[in-house]
Amino acid sequence: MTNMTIGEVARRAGLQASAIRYYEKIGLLPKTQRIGGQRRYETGVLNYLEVIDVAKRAGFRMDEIRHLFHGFGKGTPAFRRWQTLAQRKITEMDDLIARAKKMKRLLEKADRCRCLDLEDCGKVFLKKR
Amino acid sequence: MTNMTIGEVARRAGLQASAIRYYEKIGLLPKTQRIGGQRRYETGVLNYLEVIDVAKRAGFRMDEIRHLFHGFGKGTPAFRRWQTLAQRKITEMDDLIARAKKMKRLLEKADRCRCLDLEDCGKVFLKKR
DNA sequence: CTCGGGCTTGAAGTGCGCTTTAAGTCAAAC
DNA sequence: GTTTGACTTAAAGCGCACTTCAAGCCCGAG
Repeated sequence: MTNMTIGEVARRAGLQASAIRYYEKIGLLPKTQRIGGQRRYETGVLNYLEVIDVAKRAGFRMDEIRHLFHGFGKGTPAFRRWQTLAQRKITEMDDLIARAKKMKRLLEKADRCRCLDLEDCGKVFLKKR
Repeated sequence: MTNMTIGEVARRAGLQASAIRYYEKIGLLPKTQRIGGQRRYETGVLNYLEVIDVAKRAGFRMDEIRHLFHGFGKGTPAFRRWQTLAQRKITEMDDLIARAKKMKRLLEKADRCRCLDLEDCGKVFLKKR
């Protein structure tokens, strides 16, 4: 379906129309054509919104996502910019995994301590390590 | 070093004292002993703060982290609660990975299109898919 | 004994990512 | 022609996770 209204796009993308207007406002979506003052979209915008959604879920902030599409370094193709950001996220993920393992060990220890609420957990964790 | 002041804990944990007070306020950290009205901490609090940090970085919200330590289901050991939350996060991650792959494909397509800024990206994505 | 630095509190402020509100436009249905 | 309902805008509001502020306390150095 082409020439969708904002409401239809919102319904299809599973988000609120206000979010789409917000994305346009902050420059994350290009200004689309208007018919009688109303926004009209082609189906491709759904791909675009999905990319935004995935990037968000991957932990990118809005300004990072904007950078992904039209950041500094105009000569750099979109894919290279994506690689740069993705690489940084991968590093963060590796770090997270290492720390998560430590977290798991600590929680297992807490479990062995039969630590059932924060007061008890506090006693365990607040003692010397 | 035992009986650390809040400033020392903050410095060691790499966060601000105000954050530690905030965590205590929302029940994420147990109320610790006071000397002359001032908070004093044992080194174990650093482990505790690291667990909180990792959980945050894994995408848990504060109320989820609180639940992790002293949530409903008092009889459930900490480790079981952790497993429940972790399992949910893993599901989210799997979903994210699938969507991220799709994102990558779309961005590769955009790259092949020599799409250099948002206006161009918009044209690519806004056309029929 | 006074000064300085780090601590205390509650309350207000901040930035992000939207959502809600208020007032109005537009086009199709009746 | 009026009503209906989805749309428009700018501006204000919201929830989260803190940070900053204002006013004051405590304690060791000089």
